[in-house]
Amino acid sequence: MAQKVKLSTIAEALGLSTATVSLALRDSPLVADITRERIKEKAVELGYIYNRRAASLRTSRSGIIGVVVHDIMNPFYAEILKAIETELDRSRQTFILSNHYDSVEKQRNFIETLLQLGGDGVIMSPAIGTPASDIRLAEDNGMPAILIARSVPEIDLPTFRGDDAYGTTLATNHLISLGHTRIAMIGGTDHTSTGRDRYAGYANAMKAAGLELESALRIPGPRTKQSGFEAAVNFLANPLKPTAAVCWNDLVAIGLMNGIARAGLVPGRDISVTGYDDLEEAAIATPALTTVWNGQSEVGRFAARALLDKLNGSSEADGLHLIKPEMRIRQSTGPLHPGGTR
Amino acid sequence: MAQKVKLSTIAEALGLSTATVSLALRDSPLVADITRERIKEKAVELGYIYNRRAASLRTSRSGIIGVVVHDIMNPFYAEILKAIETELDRSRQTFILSNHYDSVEKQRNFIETLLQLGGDGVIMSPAIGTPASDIRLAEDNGMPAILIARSVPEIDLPTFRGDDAYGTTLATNHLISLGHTRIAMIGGTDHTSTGRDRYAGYANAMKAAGLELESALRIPGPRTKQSGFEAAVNFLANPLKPTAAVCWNDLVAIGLMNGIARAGLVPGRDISVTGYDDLEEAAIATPALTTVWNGQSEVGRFAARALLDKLNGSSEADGLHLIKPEMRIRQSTGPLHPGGTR
DNA sequence: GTCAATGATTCAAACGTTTTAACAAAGTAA
DNA sequence: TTACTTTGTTAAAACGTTTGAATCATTGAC
Repeated sequence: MAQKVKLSTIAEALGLSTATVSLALRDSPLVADITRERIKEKAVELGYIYNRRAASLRTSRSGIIGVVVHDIMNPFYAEILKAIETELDRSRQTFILSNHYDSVEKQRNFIETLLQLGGDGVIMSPAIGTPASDIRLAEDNGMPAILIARSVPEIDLPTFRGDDAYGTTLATNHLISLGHTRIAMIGGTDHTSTGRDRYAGYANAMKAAGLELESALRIPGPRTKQSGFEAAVNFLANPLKPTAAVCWNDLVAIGLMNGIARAGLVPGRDISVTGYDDLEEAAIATPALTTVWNGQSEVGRFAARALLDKLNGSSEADGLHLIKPEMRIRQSTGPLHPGGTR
Repeated sequence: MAQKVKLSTIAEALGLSTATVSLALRDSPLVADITRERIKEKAVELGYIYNRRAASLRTSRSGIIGVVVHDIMNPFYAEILKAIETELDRSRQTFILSNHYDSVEKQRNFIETLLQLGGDGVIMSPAIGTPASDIRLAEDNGMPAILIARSVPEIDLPTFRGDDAYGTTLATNHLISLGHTRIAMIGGTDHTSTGRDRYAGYANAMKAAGLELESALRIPGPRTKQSGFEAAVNFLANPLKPTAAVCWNDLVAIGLMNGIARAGLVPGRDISVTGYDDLEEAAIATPALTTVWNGQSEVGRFAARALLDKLNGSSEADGLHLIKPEMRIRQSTGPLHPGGTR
């Protein structure tokens, strides 16, 4: 490797001071146009590489933003992350991604690393059980945080997520409007705020329509295809003979449809199924899945903007911001057959 | 935010010099045990945060490693990235992930950013059309690079990937052994070395079995579910009436199976389909997908180790390292029906 | 012909670490 | 006692940038 090229290398080559070179490269109006030109040419010629660590040491802005979620490979986060990436790219910030796999410890490690690197801010989907102190660690050290997907008790920072209760209400109402009355809810847990909200949305819609809320129709479970697939047995053997299912997410729904098909029934005709998230996969499933678009891209976009705003000292948007979900009606739901298979 | 705590804050609080504090925190044997204890306690008490930028300015080791692939959300990279994460975590390196979406420009931007941040090294799955100069940019500035998944012409760096030609040969031979003769190859492109290798493996197996190599049976395309789904039309309408398909990867295969199912045929009985990669999803697809395990976890692990070795100045492992793939036989392939649906 | 204003450039002090060489104090050997 | 080690600590210079204040020419106004 050749000798490192730095500001002073350029300065010496041109008989100028590093101050001038520094200003010129950042297009300061303080330096004469002709000088700026010469400097920029020289910089390219010598293959100068800006040293951000040195700069940030002086300016205390690193241009680094951290993003930590449960699992970046999880398709649920795909759109959120993509939206964040687009927003941050636009303002030339580098972003560092990390998984916490719902380990509070791994999450704290990440926050500490980010602080060490002088991160300007952090966007996080907090791990289950995140203590308020971990968030304050970031804030107290001058690294503002934005929350997505989940809230943290005692923390009142800008928080963005889909309106889960409203979303499952949409799905349930859709099924009710098709004539279904015995509607199950499949997958998910009551241990997260998301879980409780989604169930509440379903329950409210049922009650509003004057339908019975049967606890046997609630089949909780992991949020995976596998789990949906396995739930099919339970669902089909249910003595209440449900004709429709509101699923926790698209993965569960697709798994359930596979299970139903395996049993010789046709999803969308014999049994109506709704998903949640509107993953890319939903549209190409067989049958194409009726689902609820969760507003992930909006969540990502808003979260990134809120952070950038905060960094620029402008408006605060503390508190919860709910994105309104929308129905995506496809072929996995259909009218109740009066004298149908079941 | 309280006043920033730095080495000198601790030093003053204890009537010591920053030198001693610095050494103590890094467990140098130069400082007395009792002093070290006092220093460490004070550091915790004051909430000291190590400033890596300042340190790296002095040491020129940042502890940052860059990883850039086509699309980190693509499940193909999931296992590779997980393996890299595990390896790098172990040696306390922070890693910065980025997508290049096969844009050479975006990739170069990332390399430049990484250089600016003082990255210690980079692991990359190079974008299609990556010029050798972009790789040299990294190397020439003291940032060693390791390649995964793809090679770059004229570049002889440690490169890790699956043996693609061998893998598609395995898949093709499997179909041939089931009696199929009209076997299509679906998805992918000839613009990458991977693409050419996979096709070569298929072509060689066909020729070795004395089968005709029809160009109409090559249906290239993007490497997504969507693309596989769309290819089904083309595949089913093909005048050569192929009975089996070697797909570029699992995503294409699953998309194709969905498309085949949509047309009323049964994948695994009417049409045999093989995937490639053995994603988690392959095992729970309907029908379960016969595929080729690509050795991704090995690729990630070896690549990370090779980089760490290089950073520690130890052995060089320049050149290509091929991981041997293995067949995973499931239900999406079956014997040719002599008087089958087609 | 002095003074002030303007424009371009530079000085020098930071930013928070690490590290080499030097130093002081105390112990050891003669 | 002196000379030499050993042990623990520190002074000070570096790393490469930014920035407020200072400098130095020019030019214009009176």
